[in-house]
Amino acid sequence: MNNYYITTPIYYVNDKPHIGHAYTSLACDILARFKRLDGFDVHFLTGTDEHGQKVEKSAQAKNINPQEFTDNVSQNFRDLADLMNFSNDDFIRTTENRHKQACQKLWQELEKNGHIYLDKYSGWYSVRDEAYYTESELIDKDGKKLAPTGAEVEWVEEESYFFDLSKWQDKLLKLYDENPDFIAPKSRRNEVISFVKDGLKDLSVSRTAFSWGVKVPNNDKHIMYVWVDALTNYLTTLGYPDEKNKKFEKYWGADLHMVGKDIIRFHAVYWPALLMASGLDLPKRIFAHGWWTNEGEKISKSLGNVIDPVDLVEKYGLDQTRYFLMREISFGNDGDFSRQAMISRTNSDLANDIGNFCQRSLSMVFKNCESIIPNPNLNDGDNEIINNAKQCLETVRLNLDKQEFNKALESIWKIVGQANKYVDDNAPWALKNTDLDRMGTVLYTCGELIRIFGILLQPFIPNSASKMLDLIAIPEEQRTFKNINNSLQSGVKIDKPQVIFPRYVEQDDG
RNA sequence: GGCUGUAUAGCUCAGUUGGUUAGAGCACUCGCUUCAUACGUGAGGGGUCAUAAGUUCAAAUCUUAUUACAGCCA
Repeated sequence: MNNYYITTPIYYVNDKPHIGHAYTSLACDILARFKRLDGFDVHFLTGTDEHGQKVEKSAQAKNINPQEFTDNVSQNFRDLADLMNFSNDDFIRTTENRHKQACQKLWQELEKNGHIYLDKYSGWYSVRDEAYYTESELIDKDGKKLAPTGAEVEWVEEESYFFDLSKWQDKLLKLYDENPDFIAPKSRRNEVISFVKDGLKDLSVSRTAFSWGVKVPNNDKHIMYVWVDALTNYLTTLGYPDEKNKKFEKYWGADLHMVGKDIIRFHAVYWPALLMASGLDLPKRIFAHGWWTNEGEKISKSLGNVIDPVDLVEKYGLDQTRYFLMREISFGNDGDFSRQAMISRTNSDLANDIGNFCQRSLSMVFKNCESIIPNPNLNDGDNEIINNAKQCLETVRLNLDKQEFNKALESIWKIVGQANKYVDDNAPWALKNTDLDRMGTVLYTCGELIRIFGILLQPFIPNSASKMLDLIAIPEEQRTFKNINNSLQSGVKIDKPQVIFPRYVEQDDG
């Protein structure tokens, strides 16, 4: 019952990992971690898309075989996962045997059910985009025909298999209608619906112009179209085609396919159609998030303003980067990365608000309570703020079920603000001279708040959250959400508090 | 060209079914505090809610038009 299967798209290995990849996977990582702490059995999948003509050509250019090439570049994405502390349970590569088997089985099912037929395809083909364009879509530039994306096109006539997508229009519209949350956010849902309403053409699902791909069963001339190959990865990881195996039974259909807004159509139109045609269950939800701009400008290779997650982590810190990406903008919208905003989040929210709260409370415990968490005598006010903090879990849970990461963090920080006010109102430094028992209770309450904040923040900023919990000596097994209603134990000795979120200080180089 | 959205404080945005003086964070000004990472806290200034017309006892919220921007499609 309590299973949760979440996926990132598989990333095309020909690209270098950038902030967009990190962002998609980060969102999934937070949801995966949250669900695990909330008692779910989680399967979190990411991976790399390694086929296609571009990969074949890149490998040729380097004079190595494509497999060797993808072995190398795929590693960049596994490195990114390590760097960003992603907790994926599997990392799929489309060049793996298990994946080829899955693709071929899915194909056979489609064929068996009569949804695939062989025909001829002719049209303007772009190698770069791996897509066909109609005459009317092309742009004329200096007498040369170019794809709308600016890529070169060539007239190609080839034999191709087709998937009868046109027959699925009504069923898809019914699906969207009956499941209002199937596509999120709303704006993307509208787009997809209007796209489907405009009418669907059968989809060319094989290629003969190159060979680096999954072979079509019983016809070696053809390899599968990129999206049939790529989308199937969501099944591969669960052991498909063995539908009787435990993983498949447990996790399929996926609870959430997280995608960037550029590939919503493949996930919200083609994928459900392919699944329905092959008799498989459908995923429950597709969420398309927005894109980042850099200091207000669109990010593009030609502008040279691509943001490398490695740079961010090195410069601002891992959890600072994770926090910023999730806190700064509402998920689903585009967002702007600016140096100033990044620094402001790092210093205001992390260093000042929560970091300093931990530091000011625990320093007093360290200096005035012989480093021992005091015995409390809680009054209504103390209990109130502790309960507010505990109840925050429910808010965060509701927010995350809708992928509202920024609201979740906002609700935690609201309590952090209350916590700092609590310290000011109760002024334990004054109680030091007048009422040691009361001082102890106030400091205990602060410790309890640190415990709750630490537990709540684990999905977002796992390293820092675990440092927070370490500071007050919370045992590993008492850090799940079930434990949030426990109480901080008195009499436990703590170490000298360490700064968790250092302030970011401007470097001379600007 | 068609469709769908967006337009609210200097900046980034929230504003549920129309209902009292339009909210938050950052930035700014002034007070308080000194435990803490020069950190915290309180108060304050700042908005003709894109423009115009309309519906209504009442509009940031509904309708229409215009302008700007974004996305999707062609």
